[in-house]
Amino acid sequence: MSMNERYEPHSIEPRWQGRWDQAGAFRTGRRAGAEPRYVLEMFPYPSGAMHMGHGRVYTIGDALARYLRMRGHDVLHPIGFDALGLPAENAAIKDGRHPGERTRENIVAFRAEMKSLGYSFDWEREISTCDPEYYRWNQWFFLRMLERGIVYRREGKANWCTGCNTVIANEQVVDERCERCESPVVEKVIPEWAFRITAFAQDLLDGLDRLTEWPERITTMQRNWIGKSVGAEVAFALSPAPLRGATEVRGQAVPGGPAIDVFTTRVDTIFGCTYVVLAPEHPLVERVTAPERRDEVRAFVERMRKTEAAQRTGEDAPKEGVFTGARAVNPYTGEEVPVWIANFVLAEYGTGAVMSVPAHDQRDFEFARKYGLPVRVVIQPEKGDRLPPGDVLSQAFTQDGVVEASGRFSGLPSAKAREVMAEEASAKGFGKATVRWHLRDWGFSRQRYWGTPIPVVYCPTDGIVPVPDAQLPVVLPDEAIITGKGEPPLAKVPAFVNTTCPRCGKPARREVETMDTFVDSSWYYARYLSPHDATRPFDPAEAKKRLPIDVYVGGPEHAVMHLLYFRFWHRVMHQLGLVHEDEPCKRLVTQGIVNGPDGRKMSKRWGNVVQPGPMVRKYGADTLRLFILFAAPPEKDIDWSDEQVDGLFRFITRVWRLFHARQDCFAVADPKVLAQASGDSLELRRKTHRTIQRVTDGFDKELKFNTGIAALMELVNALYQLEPKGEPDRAAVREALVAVSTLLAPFAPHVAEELWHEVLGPAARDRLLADEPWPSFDPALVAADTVTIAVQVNGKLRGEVQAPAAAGEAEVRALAEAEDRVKAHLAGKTVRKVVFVPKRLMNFVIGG
RNA sequence: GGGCGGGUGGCGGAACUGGCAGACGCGCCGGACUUAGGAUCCGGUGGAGCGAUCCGUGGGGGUUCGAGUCCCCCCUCGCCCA
Repeated sequence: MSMNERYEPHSIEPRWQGRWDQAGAFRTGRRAGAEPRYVLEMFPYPSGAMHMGHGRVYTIGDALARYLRMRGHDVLHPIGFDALGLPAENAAIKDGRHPGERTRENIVAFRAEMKSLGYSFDWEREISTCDPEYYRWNQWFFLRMLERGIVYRREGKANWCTGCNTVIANEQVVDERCERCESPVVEKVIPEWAFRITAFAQDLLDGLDRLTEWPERITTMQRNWIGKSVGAEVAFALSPAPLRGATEVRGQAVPGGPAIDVFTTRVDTIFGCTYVVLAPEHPLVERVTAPERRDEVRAFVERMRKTEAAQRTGEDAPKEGVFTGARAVNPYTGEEVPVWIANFVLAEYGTGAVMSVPAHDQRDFEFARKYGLPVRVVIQPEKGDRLPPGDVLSQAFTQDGVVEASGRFSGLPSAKAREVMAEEASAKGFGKATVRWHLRDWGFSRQRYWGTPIPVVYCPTDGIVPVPDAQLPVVLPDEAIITGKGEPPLAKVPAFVNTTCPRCGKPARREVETMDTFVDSSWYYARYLSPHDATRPFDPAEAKKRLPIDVYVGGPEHAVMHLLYFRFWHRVMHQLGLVHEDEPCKRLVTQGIVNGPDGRKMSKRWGNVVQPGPMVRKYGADTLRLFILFAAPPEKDIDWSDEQVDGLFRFITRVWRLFHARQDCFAVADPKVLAQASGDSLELRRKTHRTIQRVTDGFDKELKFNTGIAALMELVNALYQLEPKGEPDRAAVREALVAVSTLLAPFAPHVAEELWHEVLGPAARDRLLADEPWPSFDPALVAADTVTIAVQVNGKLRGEVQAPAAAGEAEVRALAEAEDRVKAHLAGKTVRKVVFVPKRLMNFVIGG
């Protein structure tokens, strides 16, 4: 029997896919007792066909999963579909088809493409979030969170997308537009359901410190998004008290009468406060404005109302404001300062009022100079020159320093002063230390159809009544009419809406809103643990065994939404006793984008879209996989390159031909014969073992496949150079061929199986390479016995010498000095110093 | 403006804790085989120079026997946040 001379991916790939499938090679739990590993890639939203981005994530994750399996682990490598969501519904509005129907078709196509790429998923664990058996557990979690007060109903300002006709999350608003459809987003007051994620803010922040295997930029983005700022609230009493005054601010009674509450992170600078600024929308503006300034103030407020927040507060936007005629008292100094309103203060942030310290805040400084307000220095740098007086200061000094001209606080360092001053405010009742967060609660009601129904009922007598667990799932009815306009689609399905109150049994109406699809993706990784469990979301015993996720691969665009909700949800599950610790994932890998051949983002607009499907049909899956992995390390963006892909196809062909040409080496030799290898064949053996080391390092040290594949190419090149002559040569070649096919298995698994079986022959008939142990290298062969040592004279390369690896300085020096070029450069000079780095380099330092 | 990444041949990218810059691939050049070559194999390929040699990792300084790598200043591109 002799092997086919030609590499034909289309005949070998389906065959191995079938064999793996038949053997259940990728099923989790096959290896009793093996150490578990969980490799997960972010599951796809099945819109249309698979694109190259999907090809990249799954290829990266698959290489790792296959490697870990060969390392003997019991690997969980599941896949599913993030199948609910707006795009499917929007498409349905356009062409009148049911989103479920379209989604199911897309899933069929996706699954087929993923299979054709040879991904080693455990398909028996596949899930779809649109399956009632999945989303019933969304509802179950909702009810548990409702019981614990983590879910609540609120009346709030919401971001309303005018295109999607629904509320969207803060994180989905980009430049006042909807991230998905780019329609303008407006604010609307609406009752909605929210998750109290802010209750977990501190914990989510603290957890970041433990995520040492997450990319720093992701943890930094999360830290910024959570946005903790520690500061103080201080009340500035109005003076004189306005006639029609309020005695409370924001619902809080203010001791001593009407006051402006300001929030500041720099209370240590408060003795330098020379004015106070209200947001134009601040509720006190009307009340404090002096009658003679009313027209001017109203005009300004009106103008600001029409300007977008981003424009108003932009760094380069001009600072603008007007004096209200009112005055407020600094509670620390008793001093009266003017009250202004200005464009750069927003009602939503903090208390909607700030104290202005022009000497120590750049924005306040610019404003003060423009309107001729005083500048007073109260902080001096800890080292370096003292700041000049306020009237000649050229810009604000915004760093911490030492407090001065601040009465009893003078001389304290900023940090200490903040602490002491906040304590005093609290003791005297005019303020307190506070913490503010950028993170907001997660409003998750959607006025749309294609999502999880929220399991509550509105009863005229009992109010909001949760649907009992026994009645779950609340199934999404098929017959909704989806128009994308007006009322939520579920409101128009009487059979769904009309129900009875679970408490009193009288007629009641179901909630017609659905959940944000980020709910689905917040815990899907746990459902994979026991996807067919009909009694609970997942098996906690499995969770104990397999969580947290060892490696999670996905795009960095999910840094603040999905990955934050995912961490939040895990904490909730922790509180529910379902998981044993509070972080869902140890290591996160964020993969770069696959751009078009022109270096631009792939898009129909540029006509530069390349899809995995056609590429698999043209070159086979192995070539596509190798291209993706060889082009660059996972985190970097790559450009599609037809030439480069051709090159990788050529590489596989070259490997194939090599095996074909060396069939005479396939017979197993006695291990003693292999040990006899010398000269070129010993060099080949060294190369083989070094290749094993280099490929292995690509998995264990940093996740980097390009260098490992390069090492394999080098080994193949070396094999072409050696024409085997005797038995020891053939044994060394066989060892290398087995290594090449085995090491190729995570990257190009089909051709690897094929070639490995060719070499091993009948001995491997019932085995699969995917199941074989990963090769180990012989350290003695990896360590070189002779090395090339670079010889420099004054740091410039003048020659190189071969020396035994163990050679000492004297021995190497003798060899080096015998080199002609070195000799020439040393002639007539005095050697002042010799630097010797064993196994690497010798440098002669010579003088004039 | 702030935070985080990057800038290395014609291109994608290598280079362990400072130690021969450019591994590997693409492209290009040459050769062999061939009716043919857009297949395959072999060789070459940072720049300048006939040469010894010199210059080279965005730019400028510095530390060091030695810097892509460490320090300071600057330019520039990308992402995120304002």
